[in-house]
Amino acid sequence: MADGPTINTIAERAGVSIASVSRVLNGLPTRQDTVRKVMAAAEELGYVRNAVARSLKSRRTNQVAFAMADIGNPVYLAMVRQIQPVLKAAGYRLVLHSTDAIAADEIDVLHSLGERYVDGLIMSPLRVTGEHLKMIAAARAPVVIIGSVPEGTQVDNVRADSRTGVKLALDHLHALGRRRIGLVNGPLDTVPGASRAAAYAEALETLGLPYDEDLVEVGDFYRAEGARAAAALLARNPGVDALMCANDLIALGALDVLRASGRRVPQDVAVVGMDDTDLAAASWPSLTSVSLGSAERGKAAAELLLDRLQNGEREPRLVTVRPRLAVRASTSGAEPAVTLSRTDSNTEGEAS
Amino acid sequence: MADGPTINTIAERAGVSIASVSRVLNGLPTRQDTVRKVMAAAEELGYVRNAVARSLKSRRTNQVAFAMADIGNPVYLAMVRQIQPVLKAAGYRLVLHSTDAIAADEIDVLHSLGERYVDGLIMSPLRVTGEHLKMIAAARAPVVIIGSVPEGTQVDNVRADSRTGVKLALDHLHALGRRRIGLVNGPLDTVPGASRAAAYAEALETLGLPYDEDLVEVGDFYRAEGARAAAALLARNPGVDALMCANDLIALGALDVLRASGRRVPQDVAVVGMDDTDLAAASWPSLTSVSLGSAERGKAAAELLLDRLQNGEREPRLVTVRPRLAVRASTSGAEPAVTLSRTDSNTEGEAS
DNA sequence: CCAGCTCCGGTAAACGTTTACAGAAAACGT
DNA sequence: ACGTTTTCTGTAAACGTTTACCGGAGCTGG
Repeated sequence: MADGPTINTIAERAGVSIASVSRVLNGLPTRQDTVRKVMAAAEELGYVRNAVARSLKSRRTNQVAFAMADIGNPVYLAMVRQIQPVLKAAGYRLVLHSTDAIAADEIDVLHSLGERYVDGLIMSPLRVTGEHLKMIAAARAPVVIIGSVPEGTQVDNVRADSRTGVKLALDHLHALGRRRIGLVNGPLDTVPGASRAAAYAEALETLGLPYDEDLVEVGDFYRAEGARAAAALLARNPGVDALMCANDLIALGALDVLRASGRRVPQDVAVVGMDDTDLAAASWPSLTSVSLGSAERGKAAAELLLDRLQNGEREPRLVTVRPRLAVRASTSGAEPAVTLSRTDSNTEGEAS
Repeated sequence: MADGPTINTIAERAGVSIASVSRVLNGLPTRQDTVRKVMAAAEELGYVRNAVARSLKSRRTNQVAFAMADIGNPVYLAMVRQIQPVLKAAGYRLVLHSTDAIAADEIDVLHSLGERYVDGLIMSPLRVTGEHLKMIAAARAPVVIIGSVPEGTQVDNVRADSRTGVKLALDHLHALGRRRIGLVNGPLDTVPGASRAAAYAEALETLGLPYDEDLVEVGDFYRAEGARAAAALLARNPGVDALMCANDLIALGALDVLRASGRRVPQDVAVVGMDDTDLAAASWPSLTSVSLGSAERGKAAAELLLDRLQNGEREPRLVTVRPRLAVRASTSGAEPAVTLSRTDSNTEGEAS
């Protein structure tokens, strides 16, 4: 781990100036003779260009950061999975930040952009405060936000459309003849919680179904909390024939409870999850789930950022990803064929 | 996004030299008066220290890389989940590399260590070639390898013990009275595939059960392949009463097939997975799985690396993580209580 | 044989920090 | 008041690149 060779070492060894070395290494026009000498010296010395020095001079780090609430979350994971290859193909490295859903941490990430250790940032904040907006406006590097920001915010933005997503799910349930559709939601003070509550009410209205607040239970976005909330809802309202769950984990919790209470899914109660994570396909019965396009959002965000890194000053863009409904056994009753596409599993080599 | 202020800007504004500015910013002893002036100027200008320049001078980047085969893999994911907070607490950023299980890409990562864009690397190679070993020996920054390396390799190393893991599973199945235990494995030319095959044979011998090659089927580490392999094994060998699967995805595929063929799990056939990923708890019936301690391995690797970054020259260490058996319904038949610990789910906020 | 070109390569400055060194200023003792 | 010690600050070099600029070498044409 001794100090590696620099262009100076090479220059000496090859008997040329460091400028020539740099030129050769960067493929700038140079006499063949010089090229050979430099290449030979570089080869012998095992030279590798120092990325830090290069970044200092060039003012580019070839790194991009992605800040999410929690790496453990399958939703963000799906995003990373898409972001990484896009960036890699363009020659960027990915720096990961897990903010643990703490607003202060997010602000911190935004602030540290000033350190210029990355060329740009993709961020998916849990909620967007005034402080966020101020920092985004003042950011010293391009930022792409995944998630809603107030109208008129000058920033590249990728959104899901959970309103339409919920509507898709409720239409589906309605078409299956379900009329007492409960909502098991997460906290109302989060962006997703709030928007799903609103979308639920709206969709019911469109369908001509009455809004009954007994059919709504607020828990949190975890399996255990989902189970608790679903149990409470069922106890209060035994006649419910479908459960719309604000995410897949909640839905898994609901499945646990329904199973324990001896109800059949979907015959007695149909269940719909949200986010369409890997877990939805793995559960039994497999879970019908609204995909809000985490993967597409990640990809779109990465592409927006790359474009911005090349184009500097263009108008901020807004990309909205269309939701899809992945129908599975928890509503339709029919299990999909056993053969699954390879893409929803992935390499599972594991070193021992 | 105009050029930000540098210590020169501050020095000018505060009427002191850049050396003083640097000292104040680094908390070195300085006259109170000077401190005040510098702080005021820095504040007014919204100064943020340039990480690249600092790195160049200090020869430290405060970044660490983690190279894995595939971010989509729950096993690596569990590692990232542990590595990230450890590094973060120590003031390091995490740079992610997904090598897509391509050896050349892994070599590339090792090579790029010479660029010094990170202070160290944690790598979990799918298989370890001579080229790997050469690069590791020549690496210009500390490396920690997750996975087996040949005896005597001078490198910090964290290993799982899949031999004991398989033994745990087979003992468990044997204790439940199962005698015709099949193995659904992944490719034999991968480290995990090979070691699991060997461990299976060994465990059978210890238990006094005959090794029957009809009971072994090789597929790949995906759900669909797992299903195919399990189907082949069952067709050839209808009397099998337990399936040891080389990972959880294979096990899920096996569950699909068993269900489709009308066999009850675990009454007719017990199933054990491996890696104990989130999917194991989510599936139905929930999957008994051998945990090879991905989380612990990640944590151990991060800690080894940090220690090495501080201690420079100490002897390489080997940490072996003990496997555990997570018994669930696919062998015991009893579903766990509905309430799950919060830790196996995680925040699922999601911006829309 | 020389003006005018082109082509190369070297010198040096710059990117934004940190830090060794030395000199200035302040504090102290006698 | 002076030497000595202590504390502080400024100058300049260094980290390893890239690149603007300039001068020298080699050609061409007249």
